Amino acid sequence: MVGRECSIANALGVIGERWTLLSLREIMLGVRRFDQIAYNTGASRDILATRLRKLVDAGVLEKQQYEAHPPRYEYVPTESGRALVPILQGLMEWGDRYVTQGPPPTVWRHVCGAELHVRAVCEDCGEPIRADDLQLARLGQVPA
Amino acid sequence: MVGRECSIANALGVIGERWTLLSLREIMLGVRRFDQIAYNTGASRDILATRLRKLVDAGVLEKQQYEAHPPRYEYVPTESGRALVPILQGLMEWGDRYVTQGPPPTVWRHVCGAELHVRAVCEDCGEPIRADDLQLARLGQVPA
DNA sequence: CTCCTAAGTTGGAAATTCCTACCTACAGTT
DNA sequence: AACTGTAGGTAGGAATTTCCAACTTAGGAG
Repeated sequence: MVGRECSIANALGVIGERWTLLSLREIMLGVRRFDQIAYNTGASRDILATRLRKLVDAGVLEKQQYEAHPPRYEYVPTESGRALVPILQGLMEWGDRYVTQGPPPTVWRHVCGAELHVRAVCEDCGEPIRADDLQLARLGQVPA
Repeated sequence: MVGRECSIANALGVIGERWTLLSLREIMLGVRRFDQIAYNTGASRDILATRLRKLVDAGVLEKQQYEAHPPRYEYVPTESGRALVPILQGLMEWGDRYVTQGPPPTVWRHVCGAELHVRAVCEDCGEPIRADDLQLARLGQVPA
């Protein structure tokens, strides 16, 4: 029930529930209001409210008032939320390649002008990261 | 209930359920047998069996016999499974930075010798990908 | 006054997950 | 032959989560 001490598990504790990443996708697309996020993801409203509250509590999103009368709020990403963009992009490209039938439904362009494809590289040497090029330096433990 | 046509949603349809990414983490760590994956993740055995079967059906894992009498199997990643490594690494580093209290529980080393930190760059220009440097070229539609 | 919008909340039904125990097949030991 | 142990599950019922539709709140528009 506890499992290995691990930052993947900790990350999924914040963003690993159903609808959470899809809601973040909408927010990254610029859709920042409750009703539209609910409609575009397909999440039911009660679950969406719970997820958004959790993301705000975890510091991934901020609730900003965009209208005073009546009070209305929108959800904007914090630094930690923006740091998820490459992960979402990676998931999207993995889905494009291995799951989605037909052409990619969504395509981004980078400021450099090219159609965006993300590549994960080692921060030090700049070489692409491949499964075989890694070795463990320290491993989180599994509680007894 | 349907939501936007989107490869993130499609990807999460395969790897988005609880325990799936943690099981893949164990497999990437080299833990490839049922009992150990169950123990190290904390997943219950029936759910784990369901998840592993789904990953095999989706072509993310392969079941390989490693012993004939009695028949015993282990789960090994396919190409599509290995392609998830940078995503897992990205999730781990996001967790290290924004969620985990204290030092990173797990640390990897790259073949170049450095402690591994992943950086997402544009495949064309090589520049890091930041949330502000993207623009939409095409957007998946939400069914009416 | 009535209707409309945005952002939720509520309550009960439906689906999923969790937990424990059990099963199968075989090996090794006594 | 009878026990004991191991790997990889399956079965059944309880506990938890999710889903859905309707309701609420707070104001604006006609």
